[in-house]
Amino acid sequence: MSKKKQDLVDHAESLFYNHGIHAIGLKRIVTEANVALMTMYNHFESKEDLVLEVLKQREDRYFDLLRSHVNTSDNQALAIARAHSEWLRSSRQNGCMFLRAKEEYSDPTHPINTYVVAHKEALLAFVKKENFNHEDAMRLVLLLEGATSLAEVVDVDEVATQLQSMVTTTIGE
Amino acid sequence: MSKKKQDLVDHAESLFYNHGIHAIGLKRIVTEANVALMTMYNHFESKEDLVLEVLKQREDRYFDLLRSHVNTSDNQALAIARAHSEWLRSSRQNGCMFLRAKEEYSDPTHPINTYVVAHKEALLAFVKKENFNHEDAMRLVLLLEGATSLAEVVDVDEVATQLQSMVTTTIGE
DNA sequence: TTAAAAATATAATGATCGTTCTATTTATCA
DNA sequence: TGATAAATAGAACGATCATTATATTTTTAA
Repeated sequence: MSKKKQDLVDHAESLFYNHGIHAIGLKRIVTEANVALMTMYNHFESKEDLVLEVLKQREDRYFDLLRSHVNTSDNQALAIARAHSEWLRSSRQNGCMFLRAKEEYSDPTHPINTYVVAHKEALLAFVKKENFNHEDAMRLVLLLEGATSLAEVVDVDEVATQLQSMVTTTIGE
Repeated sequence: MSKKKQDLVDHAESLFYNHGIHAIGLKRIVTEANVALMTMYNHFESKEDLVLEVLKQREDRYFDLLRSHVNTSDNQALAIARAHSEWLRSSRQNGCMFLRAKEEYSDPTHPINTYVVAHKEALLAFVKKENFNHEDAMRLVLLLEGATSLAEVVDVDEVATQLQSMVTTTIGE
């Protein structure tokens, strides 16, 4: 991935996350990324294509973070809760970018929509892989999503504390 | 509220919820509501003003639903969970419209942003009023928000079942 | 029936949208 | 150095955006 292309993805992710996809024009992205508009169309077929690349890179970063915590802990539920807390703390509190992308492209046949659904199914599969049954996996993800939302209106550290506490008492080890 | 004005609010709410605020133009709203564009500007100062009215009416409906359940139950936590489940089941699964509006207008000084923050604070206050301490109120709202998000990718009935189960075991009676 | 109010159709504003085209410049590397 | 590739600036496309102006019609009530 060339430096210019990566600059585009990084600035697009930040702007999309802070303001939404429809709210941000390509001109704003290329300007802040110090890239020509034609360079963007040289690297991506369309705005939708850029959105998908943003989601793909964000997904990779999220699962890498989960894996790094799970691999160095013997309490997998708590490890996931701690990783998610770290994820929340590391960015502005503006909700889950994947769900927000899905909400903006609510047509279930749209590539962005199907990508997000697959991402959340991958998250459930990730949890199940750590020896949680279907019900516990659902409950754990519900707690993660709840923390993401609540952190939009309540101090993220307080939310993280409650999340880890609830995960410990709710999810069977 | 005149019939035309109410038609505008109803169609705006549906379109905003399904596609997002920035994604929907006023022309689309007035066309589907069978109202002239100038009639919309006769009733509302701007698109932002229309959005605020949509949120206000939606908030009234939500709290009315919560109250009706709480007033006819002696288990207030479960009553709130059941009311929220009914709320989720009664519409498309596209997340929390309040948080989504806040995410689209992420400037903390924007009227839409401050309205949503006040709404979530009102929700926390509503829960506390039912004899829950600060910590339990936060936990209950975290579960509600988690259910709203999870229902976007998992069958809403299954989510509602887990929500009520988790509330029962998590929130002190 | 008549006066006031509400709603209408249409067009224009200036701005921005995603996308495409052309032509020129810069960077890479043999 | 010279050839190839990457990035650039700038304009144009048709479309849509929120908003305002004008003028006409419809509805409501006295």
